[in-house]
Amino acid sequence: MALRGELQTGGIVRDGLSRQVADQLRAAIVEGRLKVDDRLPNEDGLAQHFGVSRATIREALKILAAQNLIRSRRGPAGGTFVSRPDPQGLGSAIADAAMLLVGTGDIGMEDMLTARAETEAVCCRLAARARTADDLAALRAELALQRDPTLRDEEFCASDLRFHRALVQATHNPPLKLMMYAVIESFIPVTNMLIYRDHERRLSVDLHEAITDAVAAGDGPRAAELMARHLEGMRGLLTATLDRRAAGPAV
Amino acid sequence: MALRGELQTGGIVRDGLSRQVADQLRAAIVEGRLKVDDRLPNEDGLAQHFGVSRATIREALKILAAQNLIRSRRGPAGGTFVSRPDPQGLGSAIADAAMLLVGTGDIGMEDMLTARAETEAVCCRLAARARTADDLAALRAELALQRDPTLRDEEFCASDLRFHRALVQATHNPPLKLMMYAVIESFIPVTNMLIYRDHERRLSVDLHEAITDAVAAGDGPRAAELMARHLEGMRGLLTATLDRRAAGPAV
DNA sequence: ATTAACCTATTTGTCAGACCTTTTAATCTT
DNA sequence: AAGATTAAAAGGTCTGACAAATAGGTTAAT
Repeated sequence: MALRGELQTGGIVRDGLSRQVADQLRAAIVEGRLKVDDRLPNEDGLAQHFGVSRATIREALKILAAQNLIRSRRGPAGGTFVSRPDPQGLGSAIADAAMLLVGTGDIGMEDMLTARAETEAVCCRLAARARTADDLAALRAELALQRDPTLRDEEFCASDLRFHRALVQATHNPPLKLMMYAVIESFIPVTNMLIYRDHERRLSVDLHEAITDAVAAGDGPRAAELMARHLEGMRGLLTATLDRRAAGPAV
Repeated sequence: MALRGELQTGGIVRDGLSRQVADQLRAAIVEGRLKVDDRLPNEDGLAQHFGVSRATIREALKILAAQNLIRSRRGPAGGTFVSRPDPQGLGSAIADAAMLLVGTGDIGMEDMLTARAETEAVCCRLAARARTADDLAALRAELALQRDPTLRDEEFCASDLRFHRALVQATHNPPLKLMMYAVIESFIPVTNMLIYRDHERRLSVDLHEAITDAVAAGDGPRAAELMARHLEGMRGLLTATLDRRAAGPAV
């Protein structure tokens, strides 16, 4: 068996049998004693193994499930299994948390635009080297959409998001993709919300197109420079918007 | 009350009253209906409100607690409270998951070094502009440690980690810090483990020192270039190590 | 023989109620 | 007024039961 079973019950234990069980199971997973798709003992078995009640085991399993480490199914062939870690799930968790940090003001607009400019410039450079024909097609498909002047703002922002997603994808670099989830799923929506009210679409699309061309040509530095200019323009819009709001509290 | 209460109980619901409760509470938090440090009703109250048992409520709360959205304390003045989202907790979650992704081979060494080189170069550029005297002191403290030739490999790696952490800190850019958690807490330890067996410490420290000096001088481009060279050197070590292992399966 | 319907065992999901432990605050004692 | 005692509130755990889903085997009908 790949599980150990000593829970601290006396001494300086800060409450939490379920936490301790979760920690032990997590350790078993990250240390490889439990491999992907391994099946854990059923809940009664775990309860017996750890010497706690089934309710406690279930709380522990919920913790691990919330961290995308395990999944459960009912039925005879069911049970609890170690999950393959998926960047998707992790990404949305990052995005959620980043959204909260923005909401509480722990992350400011200025810094966000700086981080976007720098990291997306990196993506441009790498994409220029690694992009495939499919990547370029995906980028251009979004450009075509964005040229449509009848597109609603909402749809435009969604397309913008997909454009940046495709750009990250074009780097074909998994760890970078992981890091960029925070930008793509959280920072971009937030910045767009504040900025695209000013209908600066055309300028934006022109820059997107220039970036795509540079990526297509394999000219990383130029693509990066264009992206930096793009974000610099947004920074200008931001300060303008804030000034206007500060001056006239209209409507 | 900031909570709604309609749970789907019939139809195409894929199991999970506890999941639904957690989702509703999470929504209330991210949409701001529940603010930081707000106190939720007690578990019996929540059970009544959602029309489920207390066990189900507890499982839901464990899910949210695992995502660092709430915390609980016992006693009369206790209860369940909305947590201030902390980058720390999120960072370790990212690091855990990234570690797993590395373990399963979903993330390769080559790509990791590329991502490190690019993103840490970004940090160099920003740090050169924003670093304070304290930041420089922290960087130089680690350098002094690393000069000690009697330092064990383990300690050296820990100091290296702190150096890079301090570099990120010196950017004073919260969103970037958030993104760099994956690099700092996961990618760096993994790369170090594979590479510092070859005792290339001196070269490494020299580059670290040059980077620090460039950051101190406010010369971002030079710091970034040095960092890129540093990582390029590690890439060379990596291929050498792999070649040697492929050739001689010694010991 | 093949298919459809049914049963059954296994496993997670939920419930109800009880008791334990921790913590705070009010009360009592000195 | 200071300290000790106690009661109440809240989360933490346990127990035992039942509900629901599901894979697999069994039976009945075609």
